[in-house]
Amino acid sequence: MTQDVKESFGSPGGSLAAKVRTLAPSMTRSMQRVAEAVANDPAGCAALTVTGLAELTGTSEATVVRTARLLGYPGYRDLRLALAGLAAQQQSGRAPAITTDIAVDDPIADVVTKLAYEEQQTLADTAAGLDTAQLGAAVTALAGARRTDVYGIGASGLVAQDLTQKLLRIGLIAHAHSDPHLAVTNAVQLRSGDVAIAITHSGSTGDVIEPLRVAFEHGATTIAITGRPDSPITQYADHVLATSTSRESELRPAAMSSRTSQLLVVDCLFVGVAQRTYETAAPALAASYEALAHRHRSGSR
Amino acid sequence: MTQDVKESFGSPGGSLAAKVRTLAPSMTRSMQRVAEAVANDPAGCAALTVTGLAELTGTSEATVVRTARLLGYPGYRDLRLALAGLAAQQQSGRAPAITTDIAVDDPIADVVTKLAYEEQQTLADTAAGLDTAQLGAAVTALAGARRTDVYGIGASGLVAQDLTQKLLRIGLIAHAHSDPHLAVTNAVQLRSGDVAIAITHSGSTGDVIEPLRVAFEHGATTIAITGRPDSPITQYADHVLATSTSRESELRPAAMSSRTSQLLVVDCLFVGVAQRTYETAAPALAASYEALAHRHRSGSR
DNA sequence: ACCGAACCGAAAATATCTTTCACGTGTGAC
DNA sequence: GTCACACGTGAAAGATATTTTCGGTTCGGT
Repeated sequence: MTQDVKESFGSPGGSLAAKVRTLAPSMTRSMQRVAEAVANDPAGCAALTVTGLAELTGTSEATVVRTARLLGYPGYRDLRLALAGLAAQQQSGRAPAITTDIAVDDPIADVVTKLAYEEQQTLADTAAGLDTAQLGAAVTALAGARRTDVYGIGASGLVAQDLTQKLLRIGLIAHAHSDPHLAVTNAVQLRSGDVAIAITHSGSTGDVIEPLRVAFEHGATTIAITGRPDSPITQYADHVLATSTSRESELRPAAMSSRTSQLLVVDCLFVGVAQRTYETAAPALAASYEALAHRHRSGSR
Repeated sequence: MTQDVKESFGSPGGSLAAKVRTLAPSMTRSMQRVAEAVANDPAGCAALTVTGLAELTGTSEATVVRTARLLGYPGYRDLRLALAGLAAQQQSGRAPAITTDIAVDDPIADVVTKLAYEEQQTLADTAAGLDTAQLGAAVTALAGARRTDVYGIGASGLVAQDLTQKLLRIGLIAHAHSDPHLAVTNAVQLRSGDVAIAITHSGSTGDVIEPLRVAFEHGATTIAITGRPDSPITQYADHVLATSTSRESELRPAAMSSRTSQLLVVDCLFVGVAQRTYETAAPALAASYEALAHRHRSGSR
C-alpha cells in the first residue's frame, strides 16, 4: 500500500475531490484506485476512454463504470464530461496556494495559514455537497416541531449544543443530549410532530444511532447530520444532511474538519428556521440579546 | 450564403465563437447550422449525442462530425469534451461575488452559499489578524503547563469545551468551566506554571473576566481570546489572541462568526501544542482514536 | 438539356460504453 | 478447522454512440 501522500494536488479539485473523499470509505479497493486517479488528474482522465482509464488504474471497465455511478453520474461518459469541465475550470482559475499538510516543524505562522485554508476548503466542500432539498425539508420539520431533541457525542456533542442554544434563542423548544441513556429515555417521549436530530461524523456511533432509532420508531421526524451518507444511521433518518470529509493528517484529526462542516450545516438549519418563523424569531432574538446586555459590563458585581 | 451567426450571448463563447465566425464562410449550409447551434449554446450541445445534435439542427450525424473536424477536433467526441469545458468555464466565471446580506426571503440554496461565504471570510480575517508572536507565546505556555483551565460562557463555552477535549486528547490536563462560581473556585487553585484561558467575544463578560483575574493574581499564565483587544479582560491577560469581528445581521448574529473565529484560534493553539509535544502527543492521539474505534460498529468498509 | 462537382444523409462499420455473469477471495458461522 | 456465503472483480457479451462509406441529389456551368 502506498502510504505516502504524494497528492500532487494542484487543485482544490472543486467539489469532485470532496466527493471522492466523502465516498472513498464506502468504495472497494479497485474503485478507490479509479477515484483517486480521477481526483488527482481530472484533465488527464478526461482524455481517456473507459478502457484507457481501466488499464491506467489496473482495473476493468466495469469497475470504472461502477465508480462513475457511485460518484453520482449515470455512466462513464458523463463523468468524463464533468471531468473535462473541471479541468477547464481549474485551468482558468489560479492559485492553489497551499499544497502540503501541516508538518511537525512548520512555523506557527504557517500553521495558522494552513488551518484557515483547510477550514475554508471544508466549508466550500460542505456547501457544495449539501442537498438543499433535504435541507429545506429539515427546516420545514424543525419550524413546525412541537419539540426538538438533538443527539451528539464527543465533538459532535458540542455541535448539538450549539444548535440547541440557537433554537432556544428563537423561541423553539430544543434539548441536546450527550448522555446515551438519557437520550434514549427522552426519545421514547417523542411522537409525530416532534423532531430528532442526530449528529455523528462516522454515522455508526451506536450511542447516537440508538436514540434516533427510537425516535424514528415513535413517529418523530428524524434528521441525520453525518459525513457518511451510506452509514447505518441513515436508515432511521427521514432526512440526511451530508457533511464533508476532508483528508485528515496526524496533526489535523478528522474531528476538526467534521466539526467545521457540521457547524455550517447547523447554521444553515438555524437560519432557515429563523426565516420561516421570522414573525416570532425576530422578537425572540432581540429579547435574548437584551437580556444578556447587562452581563457585559466591566468589572463584576 | 451569408447566414450570419447571431451570437445572442453577450460574449463568452471564447475562442470557439470566434473560430465559428472565421470558418463560417467556408462552411456549407448544414454545417453552418451545426456550428451556430454549438456556438450559441455550448452547454446544451455538450449534453447531446451526435444523433441528438443532428436532429436538433435538422442535419445528419455525418454533417455534425464534419463540422467538428472543420473546427479542429479529431471528431465529435472531442468537440463535445471541449464544449463541456467551455460551459464549465463560463459557468464559473460568472458572479462569484456575494454582496447582500441574508434576507428573510432568500431561498435555502442562497442561504447555504452566503453562510459558507461569510464564514470563509471570517476565517480569512481571523488568520490575517492573528498575532503569531502572541500565539507562539501562548502555545509555549500551554505546552509546559501543569494544568490548564478554560473559561467560557454561552456560545464561547462550547469553544472552551472544544479546546479542552482536544488538549485532553494529547495527554494534557485541562478543564472547561461554564459555571462562574466553580470557575473562580478552581482559579484560586492555580499558580505559576498553570495556564488559564478565557474566551469571550465581547471581552467584558463579567463571569469570564472574574476567574481570569483570580488566576492572573495567583500567578498563572493567562490568555484571553477575544474580539475586542481593548476590552476590560485584556488587563488580566498575559497574552491576547484576537478574533475577528465581522459585521452581523439580524439573521446572522455575531455569535455565529465569533464562534467560527474562536474555533480557528483554538485549533491553532491545539496544533501548535501538538507540534511542541509531538513525542507524547502522537501516541496519545493514536490511543484515544483506538479507544473509540470499538464504539463505531462495523458499519461500512 | 447534359455533365461534373460538391453536398448531404442513410446505413454500414467501428469504437466506445454498459451490462451480465461466473470466478476467486475472504469472512463469519458452526 | 471447514463450510457456506457474500462480496469484489474482470472477461466477455450486449447496447449505444461515433465514424466512415457510399450512393442519391442539387446546383452551376457548358
